[in-house]
Amino acid sequence: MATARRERYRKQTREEAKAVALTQLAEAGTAGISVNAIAKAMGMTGPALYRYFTGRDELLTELITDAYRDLAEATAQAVAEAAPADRFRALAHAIRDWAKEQPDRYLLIYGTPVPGYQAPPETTEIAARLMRTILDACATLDGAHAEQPGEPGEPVTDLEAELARHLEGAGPWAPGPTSDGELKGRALRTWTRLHGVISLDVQGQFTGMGFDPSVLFEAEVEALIRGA
Amino acid sequence: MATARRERYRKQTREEAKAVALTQLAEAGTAGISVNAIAKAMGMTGPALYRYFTGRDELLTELITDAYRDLAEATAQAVAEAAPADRFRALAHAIRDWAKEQPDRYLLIYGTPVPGYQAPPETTEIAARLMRTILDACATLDGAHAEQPGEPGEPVTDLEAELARHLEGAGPWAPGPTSDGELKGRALRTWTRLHGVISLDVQGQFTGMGFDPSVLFEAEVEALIRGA
DNA sequence: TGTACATCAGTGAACGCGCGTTCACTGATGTAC
DNA sequence: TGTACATCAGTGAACGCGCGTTCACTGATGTAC
Repeated sequence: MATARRERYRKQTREEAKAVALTQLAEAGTAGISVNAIAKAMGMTGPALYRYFTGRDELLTELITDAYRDLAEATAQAVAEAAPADRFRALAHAIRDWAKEQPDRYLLIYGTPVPGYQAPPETTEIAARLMRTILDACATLDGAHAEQPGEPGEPVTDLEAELARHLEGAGPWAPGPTSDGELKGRALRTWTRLHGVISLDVQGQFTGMGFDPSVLFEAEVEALIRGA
Repeated sequence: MATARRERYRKQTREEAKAVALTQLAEAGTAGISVNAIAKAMGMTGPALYRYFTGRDELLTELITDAYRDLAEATAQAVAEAAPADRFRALAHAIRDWAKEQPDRYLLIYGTPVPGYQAPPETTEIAARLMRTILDACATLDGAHAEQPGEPGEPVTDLEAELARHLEGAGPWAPGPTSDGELKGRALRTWTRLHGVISLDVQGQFTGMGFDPSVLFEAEVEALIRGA
């Protein structure tokens, strides 16, 4: 079947189009991603791209799902490669490193939603993969803070306990029995805290404040570990 | 001077234009803000708006600075009205309430930056006002956690101490001598943690996860108070 | 190996659309004597 | 109070531009006998 050559070429062209789209995303944001401009950058005319994508929306969807997958895989791999005691730290740094290396892709999935664009249901599923990795990493923290008062792994604040209770049985995003509310609370806090520092950093909100965001990030990671 | 009537009418028209722009922002994002469309919605033709704004960029700038000012004022007022012991909680809830009431304005200032748009220097100055309010609120937390081990108000983690040291004398964003690195660290953590929960919430990233974001928010606020 | 046909990639013209912005102009509103 | 002039708000036509998308068409690449 010589048609395999055609297949391969198709994939290759699609990838090239997406790569060009990413540079446009970096230069002019989501609104700057233009079918015609991509085609021109690839040395073809606009309509030609309709052989590879049904339209602009499909291209956007692909960029988004790709980003989710990439981030999830990079993070999962970093965690898997780390020594058990370093898993949580590896998770945090993998997410931040990925975001700092490709800020536009991070903002594409965790930034202001594209107006009028409705994410397909598969997106949620892929997004859940990162959440599972976070949950797993949080699970490695059990009892790591024995020097702290109270039972290890137990909530310290009333409201932390309430959050844990609130999360019992919540969501399909936790693997297995999904009953451990305390673990899910830790995972959520991890997610939101890391995102807080990373997103403000990546958006340039720290510029001119005269400090190194990574120092703040490290402190937050340590606080998460301590407060586990 | 009957020209005062004209002046008043001018201000009024400007405000109306900005109000329409905000509805467009809500419906179609930053890219959806269109001079011609605003004019049409006001019952006039496009070019008429150039009597009130030099162009689209000035309108955008005005929207952004307005949002910064609004948020800063609402927050400062809420803090001022609260009993001393409730100041920090008042701060946190004021920010979140404002963001939940007008998500698009929150994302306009703390979301993905508008591509190609360069914020004027005055913006940074207005943004610093909220930071000062946060700093003040954090200062009210001193010694509030005496039941915790260690000296009150002292860093618990090595990296927290390092952050405090790193922030000594950093930035013009702290009032007065700006020497209290520990306080600045607390303020930064407050900012990033609140933003983490608020932004993901406002962007709809929690939808379908089956829990109430406000419970998570309360837990984070309490954790900040405890870890002060 | 050679021919007849089907499949696919890419072109170029055209569609309607909305954008920001300029310009010369008309009327209304204010000011000065 | 009335008239002559200046200021300002808003119109309508026009500018060039780029967008996503469709359509009929040309050539090249593959397939079947």
